[in-house]
Amino acid sequence: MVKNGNPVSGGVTLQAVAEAAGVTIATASRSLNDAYGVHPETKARVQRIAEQLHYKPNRFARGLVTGRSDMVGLIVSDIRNSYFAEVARGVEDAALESGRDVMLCNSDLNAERQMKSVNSLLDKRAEAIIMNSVATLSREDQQKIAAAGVPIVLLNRPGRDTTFSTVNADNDKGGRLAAECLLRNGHRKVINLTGPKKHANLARRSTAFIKAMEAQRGARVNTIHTINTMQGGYEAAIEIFRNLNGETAIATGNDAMAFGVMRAAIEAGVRIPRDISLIGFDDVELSAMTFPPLTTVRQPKYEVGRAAVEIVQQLLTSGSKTPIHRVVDVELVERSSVAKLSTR
Amino acid sequence: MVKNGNPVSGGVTLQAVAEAAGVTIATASRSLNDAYGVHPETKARVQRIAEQLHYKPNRFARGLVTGRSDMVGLIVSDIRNSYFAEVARGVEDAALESGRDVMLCNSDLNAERQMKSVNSLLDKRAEAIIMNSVATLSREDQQKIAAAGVPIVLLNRPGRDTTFSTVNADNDKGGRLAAECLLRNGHRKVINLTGPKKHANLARRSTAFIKAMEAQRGARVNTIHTINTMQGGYEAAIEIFRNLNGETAIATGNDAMAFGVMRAAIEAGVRIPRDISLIGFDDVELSAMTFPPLTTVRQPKYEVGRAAVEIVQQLLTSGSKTPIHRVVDVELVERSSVAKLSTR
DNA sequence: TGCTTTTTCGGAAAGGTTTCCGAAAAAGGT
DNA sequence: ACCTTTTTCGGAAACCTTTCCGAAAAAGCA
Repeated sequence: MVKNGNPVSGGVTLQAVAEAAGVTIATASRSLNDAYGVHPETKARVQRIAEQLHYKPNRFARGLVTGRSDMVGLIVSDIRNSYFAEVARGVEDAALESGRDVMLCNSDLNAERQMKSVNSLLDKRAEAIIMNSVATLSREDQQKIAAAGVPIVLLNRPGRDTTFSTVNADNDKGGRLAAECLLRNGHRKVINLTGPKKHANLARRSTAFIKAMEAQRGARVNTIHTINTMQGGYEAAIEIFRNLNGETAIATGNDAMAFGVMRAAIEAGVRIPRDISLIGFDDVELSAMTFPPLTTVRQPKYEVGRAAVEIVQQLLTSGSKTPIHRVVDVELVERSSVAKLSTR
Repeated sequence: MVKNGNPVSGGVTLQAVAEAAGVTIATASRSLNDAYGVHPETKARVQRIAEQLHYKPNRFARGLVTGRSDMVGLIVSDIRNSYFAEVARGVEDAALESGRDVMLCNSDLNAERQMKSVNSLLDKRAEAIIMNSVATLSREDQQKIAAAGVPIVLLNRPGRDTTFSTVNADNDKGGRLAAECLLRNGHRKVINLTGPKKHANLARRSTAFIKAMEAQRGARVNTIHTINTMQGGYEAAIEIFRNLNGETAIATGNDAMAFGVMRAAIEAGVRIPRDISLIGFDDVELSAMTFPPLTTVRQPKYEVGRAAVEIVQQLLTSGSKTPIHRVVDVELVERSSVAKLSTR
């Protein structure tokens, strides 16, 4: 089954470079890890020889003694979701900088598959696990994960979990930003189209939006709950356009719903932003490519990924077990879907 | 630095289950790997005890002797590209089924970063590497990769490489499908908007398209080369609309270019498909969401990913070194951007 | 020069599996 | 009952590192 020479390693061993350098594997190891207590000259010599011989340490052997794998796990519900693709890229870049590789798993928000992934990652000694959500998991599964002893950081979970680290976008600020944008453009009577009440992120955006709007005298916001998808936005918007009553703008809880509103608008013959303004939340890839391009609150997905591994890094170097929470900044990106309200 | 008890493993060792079962680690190992030569009864007993003790083999130790890591590497230019996200999902699903995890790397088509990823994956004993492209790499880097001894499968490389396995979409059929669609709808004088000549995939689509079109008597195709991006399509389309000369349809080499055409059409006041029909190639996520939804040739991205790991599986079990090539089927998805040409 | 401190390096253990080889035990055959 | 074959299992080597401990060598100091 094995081709030639070195059965498994397929490579030159530490033993070989030690011999070539005329030292023992102990000092060879120390030289290459450039540890204290080896003469600069011999260290240099060993390193040079290792280079020449194309020596690569066997990670299995190293892992066996150090316990480190130089890998982190990333579990997302579906990498095809552009949000997670963006996050994943952030994770990968940051991980690379800290010399680690990332193992990617998709969970589909399915508890069984997720636990399978977690176990596999733990098996392979992932040094930390960054995961999408833990909401679908049973209490005992969650405890099992917490007990695994590796840092866990949760993406996009609002509030401060007591056992897991988290990184989340600043929903409060985002909601406020959306409101201020509308206000600044003269809108006073607006619709707040949001998702199911139990969706914590959407809920926070919504309440922050309402609060900021109603801080303005005479402003009125009518909030409507629907499914937080394009389809949900579409269906809700059909109703909305049918019963329009002086509202001049719609703010949605995410961009997907905004796209649904756009489609409904085209079909209903209402023009955005001429007849009604529209502002979303997320700034997904599509948002810049719609017609008109969507004004929205940008959620820094890439930075969320980076932040997650920064937390991992901190936890790993400090050895601390107490979770770290980070909220990353959001920003308004103004495109063409909200117009200044002409004074009438 | 270490918390408690078991320094690195953090788990129960094979030794422990062996003792508990009253056998040596040798038979314990055989029992758990359910190898030949152990009495069914003791095998069952060992397995039961291992279960009770929550025994998990130490992958480092196992890897050290077997050389296997149960991981495959995936290198894409950028996971944020929805094409690769889709492929990645296919890879992940198929890998999971074969009991492997996938390590994800982004290369940005940058030779240095790509080699860094390759080396890291090789270090960690990835059993195979599935990668986007190898075109940016120098000859010697390519040889180095080939010499690594693990199966390499290239995504989306047309033609049969002699040293690497490949999986690719059926560009010929795709080009033909596009042509037949246009022909079926009565189009005879059409524009073929494709990318740079050296882009092999686009070139094949283009020639297949032309060939199929011109098989029809009286059909005429005018092919134009541009940059294979949305921007390229946009700019080319501006020119096209300015000099329209009886053409009733545009076929693009990919969807991105088609989107550029759409934008140019809106600005130029030409209506799709009323004034001119449009057909793309790829079927990215956006294609279903444009207005009008784009008729296009669907490239099965997910299946490409699956096919890649199927090749890996074959290569790994057979131990063969000769590359395997797979071309995956494409299909026409008809939406609303091509209209039947009314007989005049 | 003689003694103490520091630097440098080798020996060896430890980490947890898998697997080869041989011995003991069981089974089979006459 | 004896010999041969097969089954079952234990001993031990091998996989390759890192790191602890101690010894030798060098350096520092009086």
